[in-house]
Amino acid sequence: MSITSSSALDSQLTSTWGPPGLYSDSPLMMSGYASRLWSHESQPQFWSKFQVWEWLQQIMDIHQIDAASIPFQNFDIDGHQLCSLGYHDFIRAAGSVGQILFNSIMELKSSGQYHVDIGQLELKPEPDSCPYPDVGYPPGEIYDPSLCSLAPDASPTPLSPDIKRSFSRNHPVKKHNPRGTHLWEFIRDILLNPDRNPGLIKWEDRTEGVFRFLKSEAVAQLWGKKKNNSSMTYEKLSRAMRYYYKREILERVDGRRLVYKFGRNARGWRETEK
DNA sequence: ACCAATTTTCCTGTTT
DNA sequence: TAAACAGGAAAATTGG
Repeated sequence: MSITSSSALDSQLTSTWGPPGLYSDSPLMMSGYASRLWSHESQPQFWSKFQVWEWLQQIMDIHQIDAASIPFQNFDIDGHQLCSLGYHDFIRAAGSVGQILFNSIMELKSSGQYHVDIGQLELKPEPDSCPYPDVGYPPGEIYDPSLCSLAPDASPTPLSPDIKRSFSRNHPVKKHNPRGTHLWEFIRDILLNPDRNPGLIKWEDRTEGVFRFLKSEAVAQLWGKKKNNSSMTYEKLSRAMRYYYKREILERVDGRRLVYKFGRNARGWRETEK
């Protein structure tokens, strides 16, 4: 089957995300880079301070953020302490970058496997093209107020020792993490980067987790690009979305076309993650 | 090489 | 009528 490469969609994607195939070689980058750094790692709650520091470096690297833009001394903590931090703690400690760090650590905690935001690794933007909605921020443009509506002042402040909270040790362990970034996470990350999301998906009800596809085929193309599958369509993407209902990653929203809602098993989309 | 999770692909039928 | 929605069935991918 051939993809629907209508000139409109094509030019939209091209002008917005850069030429097709731009990232086709990126997965290799990840297998070398990430696996070399992290192959022996297990779970973040058992990291040493040094490992936390390594993780920070890694994330900053991936997102091409100047390491000087966040106070590393705020993260002079071990993995257990790191895992006990909430969303606000990350925002306090690292400003808008805290969002990225929070997402990363949530990913690691829930997966039980060691894959640092593989999707974001894969989608390293070209310097002269617009970045993907779910990738790093260009240097000098790190602060994005819309990402931190709960932290109007995103300037990092030192963490007090009392930020440590009790952290349940009974995490659900997931055995499989086939592709690192799943479809629902991809969708979520687009929603979490409104400035890098040129009207592809929009929140309908932010607190309830209801959202709507505005450009369904464009999102499908983007998803396909990420998976190196140029024949992805909304038809097929939506089938995968429907499988999420049973797993309660998504809830049904009937009667409203292109509208979905995050379910109880979807993590990391809330403004305030408990 | 096998296993399992997660899509991807295809399809038929229904709804908006 | 076109675009979405619904799911069943089966193939394909991929990390373990």
